Amino acid sequence: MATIQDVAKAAGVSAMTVSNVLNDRPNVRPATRQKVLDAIARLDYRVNVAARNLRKGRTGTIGLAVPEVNRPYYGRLASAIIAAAGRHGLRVSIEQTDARRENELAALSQSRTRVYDGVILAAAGLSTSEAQQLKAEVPVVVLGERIFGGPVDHVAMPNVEASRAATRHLVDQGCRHIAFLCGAISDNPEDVDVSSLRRTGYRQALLDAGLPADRRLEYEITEFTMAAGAEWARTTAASRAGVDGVFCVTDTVAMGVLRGFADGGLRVPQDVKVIGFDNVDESAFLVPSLSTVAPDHDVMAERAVDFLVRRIEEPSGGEPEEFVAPYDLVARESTTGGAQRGER
Amino acid sequence: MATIQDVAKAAGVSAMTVSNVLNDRPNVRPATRQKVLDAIARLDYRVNVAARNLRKGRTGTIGLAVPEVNRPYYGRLASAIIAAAGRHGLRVSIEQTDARRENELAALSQSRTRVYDGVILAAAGLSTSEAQQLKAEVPVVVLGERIFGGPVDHVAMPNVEASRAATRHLVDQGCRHIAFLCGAISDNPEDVDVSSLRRTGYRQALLDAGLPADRRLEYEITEFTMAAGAEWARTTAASRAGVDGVFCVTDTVAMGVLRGFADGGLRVPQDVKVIGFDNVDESAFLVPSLSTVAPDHDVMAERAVDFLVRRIEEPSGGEPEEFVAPYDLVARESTTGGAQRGER
DNA sequence: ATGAAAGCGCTAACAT
DNA sequence: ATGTTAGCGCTTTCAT
Repeated sequence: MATIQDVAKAAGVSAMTVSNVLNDRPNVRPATRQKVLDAIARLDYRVNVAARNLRKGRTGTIGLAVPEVNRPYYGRLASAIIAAAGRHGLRVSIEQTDARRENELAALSQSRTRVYDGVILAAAGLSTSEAQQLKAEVPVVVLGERIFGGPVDHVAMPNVEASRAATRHLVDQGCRHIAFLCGAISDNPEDVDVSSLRRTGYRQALLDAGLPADRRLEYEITEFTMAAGAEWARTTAASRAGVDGVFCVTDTVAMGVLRGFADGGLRVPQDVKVIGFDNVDESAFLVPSLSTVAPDHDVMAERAVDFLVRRIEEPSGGEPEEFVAPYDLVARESTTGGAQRGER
Repeated sequence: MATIQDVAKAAGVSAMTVSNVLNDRPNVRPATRQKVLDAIARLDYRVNVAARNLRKGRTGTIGLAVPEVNRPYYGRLASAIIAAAGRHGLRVSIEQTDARRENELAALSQSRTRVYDGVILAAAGLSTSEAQQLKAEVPVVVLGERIFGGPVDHVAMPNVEASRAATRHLVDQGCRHIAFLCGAISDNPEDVDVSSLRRTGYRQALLDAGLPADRRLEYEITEFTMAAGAEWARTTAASRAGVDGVFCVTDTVAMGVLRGFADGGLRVPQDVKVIGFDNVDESAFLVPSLSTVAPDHDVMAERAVDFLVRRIEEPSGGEPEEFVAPYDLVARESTTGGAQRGER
């Protein structure tokens, strides 16, 4: 394969001039540029990215650490991030962490091998205290949870506020015994995560509505999966717990819950109403279609990449920033009943 | 950041010895190895991957070109491929092609810039003739369609056979007016793609069953999306076309169809039975749960990566190979009715 | 506007 | 078992 030297020779110029042409730098006479371009075409030359990286100390690739791409929410996010990164000429390499803290840490330290120019971490296993110690040997952006005062840029969901809105929506639809279904919550109040933040919003909404905060209505399941949601719903339906509304920590869990209630003979929304969080593509097409909180994934992805690019270009550039994404509440059949179409 | 030279100096050995330790090569005395490891730890040294790549002519990264990660089927595949590649110490960078041939070609030519050691292409837009011209400037494995006699290794689905089985299943359940719902099919018989292959299986099954092959029951929709499936189902329900079974080209389309029939007042499976293809995670949890063809994604991913790794290590190693993945037929509520649980 | 020299950090090949 | 030499292909710096 041709090198820059070969091109230089073929064009009768120096390698430097070829480099200047390749990188669109000024100070190249049009005639010279044309000679070079011809030689490049003739030899079918392509830059050797490894050599360029070595020289520049950049790799042109960012890492994206997610629990698993094969989950609607993270798939959606990954898709948006790949697109946003592409607009900056960056490739995205995905590391699956399985939501385990050691894998998340490994993904970050991968970056220290300089495989990545930066890392976007959709943290799910890291505790706040650990996250706060993220020594940025490489630029890092944390995405998805609100980690207050961390040392890195952060793109957050409006977890508390949106959860409050979701729960209030259930109240407005007439629910009085509203369950909250989430993952395991740490006893350490410092460890904020999706579950604890959304629980806070849920509790606030009950308070707002003057409903009793019955801790027995807060259920912790082990995994954020459809299977876990279905299992819970079957159990709940069987026990006739008197629940008339459920706020699920994610749409994926909510999908399982819909299935489990169907198995248990409870009708949604007539017997019990269900709302999720994420507005995954599938939600609009379920039967019944799923009401949910819709954060703006594209905006989140765009911001995360922007933050990261800025840090890559200027590693010591100012204080860590935080961006909280906007959201919509999407009311569908699972909370409103009736005949509306599944699409929003 | 420390270099290999720094480590060598600190350990009182040569850079080569450090390199030998790093790469687990033999001929290093345990005592020496320990000295080196100590120095590495002390200096917090990490290999510079760009330098190693330049030297080795490898990047340690493979490209995965998929239409979009945010589709259950491709997400599932990507997840499995990332895992399989990880076992070979390879990172995976994802290119989204949006199923357009120019983007698929671009992803392949990306590889010619030597960003990737090889590329796995989940082709959806490329025509057979184009695929056959894939000049392998870099190892390429095509995944998902049966491209006969192409110049590259190929991991295929048992499209025809599995579709035949799926359609036969509908026949066995008593369907007599079975529709086939697929994407646009080229008039060129050489352009085999998922739609045309699965249609072939569908037609064979009708033939097997002695049912008339009514071309008006073969519907082409523009996109493999839930929205397109829903749209079709609403129209069909409204027109009372007398369809009592539908074989959908993918689960995603089938999910839309379930929604559309619900909108149109048709009950599944009582009025019409529906079967899909892919066995996406969601399928088991829909209401009704979706019968489908379940190809073994993990095996497909593993094979694709194995093929690619072999080519990377031995670019001229023998004739192109083809592997056809095994599959299962998973009968759920959408074709069988009744009270079984959603999980398989 | 163009070129020459030097070196990024690593490892293959060849000593010792 | 360990060290020396050379060079992968590019770009930064400094000349011209």
